[in-house]
Amino acid sequence: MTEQLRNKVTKIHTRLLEVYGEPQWRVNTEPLGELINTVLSQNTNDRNRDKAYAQLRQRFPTWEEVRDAPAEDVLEAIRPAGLAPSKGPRIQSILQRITAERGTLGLEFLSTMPLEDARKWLLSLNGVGPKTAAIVLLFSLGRPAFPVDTHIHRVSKRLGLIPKRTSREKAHVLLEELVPSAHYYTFHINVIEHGRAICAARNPKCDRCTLNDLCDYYQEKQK
DNA sequence: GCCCAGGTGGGTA
DNA sequence: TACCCACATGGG
Repeated sequence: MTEQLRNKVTKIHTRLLEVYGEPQWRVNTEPLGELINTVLSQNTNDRNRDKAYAQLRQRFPTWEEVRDAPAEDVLEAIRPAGLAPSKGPRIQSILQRITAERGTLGLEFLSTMPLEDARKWLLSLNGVGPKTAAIVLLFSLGRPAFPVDTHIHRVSKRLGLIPKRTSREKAHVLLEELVPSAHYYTFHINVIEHGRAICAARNPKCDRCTLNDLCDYYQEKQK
């Protein structure tokens, strides 16, 4: 069964590459910046996240300044991202925690830890769940973690890669076993790209979903 | 006005 | 474990 699913993943991966191509590796930042950026991105859109992150960096050029700033000032800077009253204190508490534990503000130490230890450490931070931890590990540290966001979760279920009832947390575990780690990044980016197409396809008027042979939703619609 | 966007944590059964 | 909900902003 698992072997069948792996074959299916390979087929989907290949098809996604045909349709969406090889994504460019996101130019990024040191892991701490990636972490803060990802916290800001939670349950918001890219534009609002970018605006909040830019305002935060402009107002407080160093992480030390963010850490030591009055809570209200941080909150004001990141307001465009939404959920600021939650995200502001979480960001500051993350910075304080790193300072207390490491003496210096950076996450480079995670790159030499065993993967699961690094993941556990990230998950122990308030405001960091499985998705945020995986983003930092994969995008910024180049480690084999597979981030499951709302699109990946929905599309994976729809394509039958994971059972319909699978929680997002469980989906991380299942998909990390199913997808070859060398393809994590490309698969992640392209499934999201496809997920956006499917989102649009939920609108009956939309004809942008081009993966007819892979999309259960689309197939059901054809019947 | 209404809906949604690349989640997380807390509460309940 | 598995769901449910609050949390806030900006753009279509």
